[in-house]
Amino acid sequence: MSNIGGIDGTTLKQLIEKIESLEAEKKAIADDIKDVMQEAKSIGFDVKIIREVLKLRKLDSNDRFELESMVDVYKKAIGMELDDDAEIPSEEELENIA
Amino acid sequence: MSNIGGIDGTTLKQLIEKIESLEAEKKAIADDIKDVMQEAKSIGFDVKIIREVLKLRKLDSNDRFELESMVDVYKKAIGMELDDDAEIPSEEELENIA
Amino acid sequence: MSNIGGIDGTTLKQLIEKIESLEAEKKAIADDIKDVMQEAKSIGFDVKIIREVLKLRKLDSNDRFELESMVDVYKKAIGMELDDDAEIPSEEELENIA
Amino acid sequence: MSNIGGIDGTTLKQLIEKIESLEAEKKAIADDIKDVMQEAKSIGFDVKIIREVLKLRKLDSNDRFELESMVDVYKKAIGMELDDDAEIPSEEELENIA
DNA sequence: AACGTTGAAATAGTTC
DNA sequence: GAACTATTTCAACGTT
Repeated sequence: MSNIGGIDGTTLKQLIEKIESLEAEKKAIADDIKDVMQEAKSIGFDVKIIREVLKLRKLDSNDRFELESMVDVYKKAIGMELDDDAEIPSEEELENIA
Repeated sequence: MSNIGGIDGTTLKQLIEKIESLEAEKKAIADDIKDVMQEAKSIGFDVKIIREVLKLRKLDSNDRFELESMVDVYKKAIGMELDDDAEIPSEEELENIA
Repeated sequence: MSNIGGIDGTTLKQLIEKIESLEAEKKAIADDIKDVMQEAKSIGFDVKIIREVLKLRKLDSNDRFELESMVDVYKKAIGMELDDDAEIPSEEELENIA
Repeated sequence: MSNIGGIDGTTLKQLIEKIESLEAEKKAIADDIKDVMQEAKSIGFDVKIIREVLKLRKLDSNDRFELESMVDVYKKAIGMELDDDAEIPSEEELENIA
């Protein structure tokens, strides 16, 4: 029986091989994604922009909006413009704190 | 002279110690940041919101706006609402591609 | 037909949704891997060690060997002692693992 | 006075800008580290190996020892051969490194 | 206080 | 070979 150094080697090996199998699947899907990106590129789309859009869609879907109202409160408090009209704020008030 | 296995050990050691020294400085600053966060918290601010605000400010400052117009074009093309009024779009058109 | 700003929105949307679908699959598998890790942990295995073993298995022995021997060369060059003095220790403290 | 929505905006802004300033310092140091790595590389050192050596130096010998021995135990348990058969090889192929 | 969750940092891989 | 992206790893934080 495969018990070496107090370790159940049979079980350990099964777990490891299971993980490796899953990682192989994961890699296959990652490759598929690459293929789709490549296809998009070959058609003439800009993959960098696509990635950006994907990122934005993910941000939207994440229940990230729970925070939003408090974030807005803080932004207002420090004088950050909201959303669209946002521009780099003047760094005029850079006194030290500590 | 410190040349072992074809390696100039003296130079290597200097480089390594230089890096370790820089990493120590970096860590010190990271600790300072933690302190400021802690101070903010003790005053009553919500550090999670602060982190979020910092993230937004970083997004704004990164010359990320070069992409923005193209991103908007793509978003429009796929029917994503822009900015504020953005809501989760209907997934009605989920035909397969490949 | 969905052509806005010179972009074929229909095709673009299909590509994006295809990618999102693949990413969802990928995430599902990543979660499965987490589950297996969790299971291993609950049985008493050390997930950190398992990760290390997985890493070793990924490297073919040649690469692994090269890496390790070069590390030793560098360590010697800067005067770090080799692990030799750390021979395989008594396995006395391996009772309650599995 | 800058009190909006019950938030002391002045203080908040000071805190945030202090953090941003510290993060800028941190980034500068990270860049310095990159420079040193680059320098090492240009001289002929292998940065991957250097990183490995840095990692080893960070671990006190006890921790390092424990980790490695446990890895060996797991490898034995699943029937992976130990590195022993990979003894320190001839240093014949270390000419043109530095 | 340990656990899981989360976000940041390091590292590895890929592309240009 | 340099820059960027993605993955993985590590540490902090809140939670139970």
